[in-house]
Amino acid sequence: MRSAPTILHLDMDAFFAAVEQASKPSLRGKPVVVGGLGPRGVVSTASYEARVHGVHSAMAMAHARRLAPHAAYLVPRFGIYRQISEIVMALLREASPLIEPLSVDEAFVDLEAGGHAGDPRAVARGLRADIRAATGLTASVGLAGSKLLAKIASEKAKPDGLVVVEPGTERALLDPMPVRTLPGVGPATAEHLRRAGILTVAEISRAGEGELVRLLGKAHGAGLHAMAAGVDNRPVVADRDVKSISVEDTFDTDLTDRAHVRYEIDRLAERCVQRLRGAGRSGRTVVVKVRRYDFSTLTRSETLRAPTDDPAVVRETARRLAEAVDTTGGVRLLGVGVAGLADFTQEDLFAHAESELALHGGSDQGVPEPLPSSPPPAPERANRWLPGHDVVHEVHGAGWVQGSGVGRVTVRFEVPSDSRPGRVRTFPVDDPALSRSDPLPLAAQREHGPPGAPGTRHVSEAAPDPQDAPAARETP
DNA sequence: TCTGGGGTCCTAGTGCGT
DNA sequence: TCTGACGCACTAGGACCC
Repeated sequence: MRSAPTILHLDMDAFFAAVEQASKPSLRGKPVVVGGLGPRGVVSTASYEARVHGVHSAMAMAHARRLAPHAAYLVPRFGIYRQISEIVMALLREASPLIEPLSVDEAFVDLEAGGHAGDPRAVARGLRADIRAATGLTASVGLAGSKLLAKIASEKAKPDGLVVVEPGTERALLDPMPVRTLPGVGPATAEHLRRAGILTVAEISRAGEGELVRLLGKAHGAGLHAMAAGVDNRPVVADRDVKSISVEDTFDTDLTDRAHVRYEIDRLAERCVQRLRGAGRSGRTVVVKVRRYDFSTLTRSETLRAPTDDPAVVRETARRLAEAVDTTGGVRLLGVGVAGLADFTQEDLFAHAESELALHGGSDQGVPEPLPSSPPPAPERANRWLPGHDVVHEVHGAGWVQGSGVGRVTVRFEVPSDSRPGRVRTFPVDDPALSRSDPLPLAAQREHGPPGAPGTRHVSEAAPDPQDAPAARETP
């Protein structure tokens, strides 16, 4: 176990909600909830103002609305989140070449790999300051000798803080924590452990590896026992390879008609192949996922003789797999995925065409078959004006959709650089002067430009250096 | 309260070739 | 020829993460 605190974990604070507040001056300091707005939507991120009311990630939107009826409810704008994420990741790469992004708002950095002679604390402070300057957003950072402890530390640092786990203090930090603190312990494992009388990390250590393996199986049990002792040798790994690509949809109301199920499977297969091709990949295993009315989830998969990125092959395979599932009672979710990914090459195409000919007796591969001749009318779920979306009006300029309904859409005209909330106006939904637009850059983005561009600030190691207490929280 | 979407990893069962 | 052991590939489900 490496003990010097050279592994850094960075987590943007309430990322989606924070971006929305930075983009929309009228929402600053107000409760904001980002997530799916349909009847079956869940919360992706809640701002800290919304969390005060008990709203949190993964909660049903309907529940969130009851807890915080006055919050702003917005759909996610992944485009701008990715833009901001690229700025943050570029700043991390300046600190060290070895970074492992975990998601759009989170990453590990191995500072030792960067050959940094400077104090890791100074690097961490510099990074937080630079991220704030470049994006206007806050990040929390944990510094420790392992990924496990760095992640726990950044969680303790939230919001907008820095926590360093000093060598020798690991057990004191871990021991009293609930088992759920450890990665890999979710509701099911926690319940397993609870039934065995194990509630804290210290109790995992005390139970011994043999007991953990008996309770949870070999890999999970042994891994958890090591983590509870603070042993975590997982390296920071850059450029993890994607292993599967999938798309799925939850329907506002359950599908009960088999023709409709088939129609949706076709659409999902098309979308999946688009993403597969976009990534320049092909895959051998087609997977269909069906969540039934009672939330029971089934998967069916079929491995082809060669990788494919042919929409007709994926569609036909997915159809066949879906047909074999009992959907009596209704379907709330359908998914189509491709696994066993290979790099897309011309050779793959030929190999796959030949093998498919051999397999199916020579259908016209590569020529997409038409969708079912009598597709059931798909319910119109694509609302043109979703709350949070960026719009522009020919007369009033740039703004965002605050709400819509009964033939009207309400728009707030404000831009990220405004210091005060903008004015609100309502239009007919088909007003030709109103159209969707791209997100505007955040105010800080404008000042500092894209990563690497002139004006981008560099990681500063000359930050003030108050003494950090072991595992002490440091806030600005 | 009633549960999204996109992933990864692990385990167990099964079929098959040697 | 039959049988069991073994390894491997595949399939399905579950748990977990953000």
